[in-house]
Amino acid sequence: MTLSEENYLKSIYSLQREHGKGVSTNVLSKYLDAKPASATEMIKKLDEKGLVRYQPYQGVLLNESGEISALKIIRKHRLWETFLAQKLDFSWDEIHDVAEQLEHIKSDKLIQQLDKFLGYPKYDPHGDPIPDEHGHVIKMEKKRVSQLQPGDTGTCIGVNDTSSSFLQFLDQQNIRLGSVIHIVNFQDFDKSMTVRIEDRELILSQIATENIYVRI
Amino acid sequence: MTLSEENYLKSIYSLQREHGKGVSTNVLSKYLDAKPASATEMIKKLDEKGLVRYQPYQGVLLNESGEISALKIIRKHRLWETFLAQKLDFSWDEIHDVAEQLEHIKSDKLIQQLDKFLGYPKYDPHGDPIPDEHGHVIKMEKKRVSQLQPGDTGTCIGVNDTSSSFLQFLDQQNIRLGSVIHIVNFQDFDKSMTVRIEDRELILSQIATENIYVRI
DNA sequence: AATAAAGTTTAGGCAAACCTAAAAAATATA
DNA sequence: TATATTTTTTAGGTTTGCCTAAACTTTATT
Repeated sequence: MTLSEENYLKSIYSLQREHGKGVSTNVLSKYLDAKPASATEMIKKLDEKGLVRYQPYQGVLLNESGEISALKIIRKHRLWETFLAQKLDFSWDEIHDVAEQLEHIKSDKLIQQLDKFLGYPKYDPHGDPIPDEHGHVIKMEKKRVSQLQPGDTGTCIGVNDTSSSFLQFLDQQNIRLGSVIHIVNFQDFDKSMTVRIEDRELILSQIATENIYVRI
Repeated sequence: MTLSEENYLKSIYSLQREHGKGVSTNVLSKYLDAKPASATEMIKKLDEKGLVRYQPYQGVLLNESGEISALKIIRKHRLWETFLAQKLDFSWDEIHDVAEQLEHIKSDKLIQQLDKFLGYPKYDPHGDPIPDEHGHVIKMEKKRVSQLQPGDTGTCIGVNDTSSSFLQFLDQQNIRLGSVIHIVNFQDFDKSMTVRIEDRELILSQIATENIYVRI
């Protein structure tokens, strides 16, 4: 499989997850920073190879083998991200571009050994689950804190806003990956929330609750 | 720089080292498993970019900037080889193909951090020196044990024959990377050598001494 | 329902990196 | 030295993945 084919499969997988429906050439091409005509071309090729199902004017959908291929690439991407963050001290924003390159290296042994070296991690530094070697992923509900109800509890797995001011704020409040966040109360007038984190209660603004992801 | 350009530069560097002279398109194309016409084409491109000096029918030579580029790629290759061997338990023969892919990943930070993570190694698992970030290499005399004289001492940095039977033999005799080998005696009739390794004397056949590399 | 707008596909090109076959130059041999 | 052989280059072709522009569908608007 070529580098380009891999990128298309991965993109189709993500967009399919996000929208639920068939992925249009327009959306796909924008996502990949290419022109719609290029997407059409590649989609046709992937269809001939039996990796996607494509009906002209109806968008694409991954089929079984396409999804497994996509998940294998995502596995590689997330293992490399974990490596960069844990072993090479890369910060969140530096990780992506490099992992994007590393995910295309072809060697089964490399990935097996990397997985072992990292201690068989289940989640990457963004909190996303790492598929196993067969392409199985832990089903995970990823929500924003703002989508929780009073009484709910979630584990912090990432953020949406990665500006340094927001990350600094989280640091000050002792909110980090793995923090258990319990929703105490919801204020209707400003949509802020009172939450409990490690026996400490604090109030998070709507902006804050919308930018913190939790696994429930 | 494209992947192909990088591979050509690296090959020209090696062949130039090996033969001392300008590298012919014939030799270069064979080394890269391509046709001479393809080599000519690429050489012309690299010449236009100012990385090599090329005169039709006279072969190619790297110039200053081409050599620095080549050494940067070799640096990446050797750091990755070290990583694969030291951290991921790859054996000598499995290393090369993967490092060949990893060396083309583009990220200065990645290489800096990898170097740090590995403890700034000076030699790769084959005993070859790792260039620094500016493309400077430690000049190193790499010799076969058979080229040494009685009284000489060398440090084992690699082997030529990588068959498992030879590697097993070395293992049994406790000869490994880093072993200090002192030449005690040379037998003229069969060209075998008596050597001392860690206070133990043993006799190595001509075949053996020709297949062990040392740094002196 | 007719038309306008938006999205998609087709057709024809381009650059990179490879190829084959033929022409040209360099080297070896009679 | 003349000819044969080998090496190198040139010319023209192929594939992959991208592009633009034009044609065609689908969807939205009046």
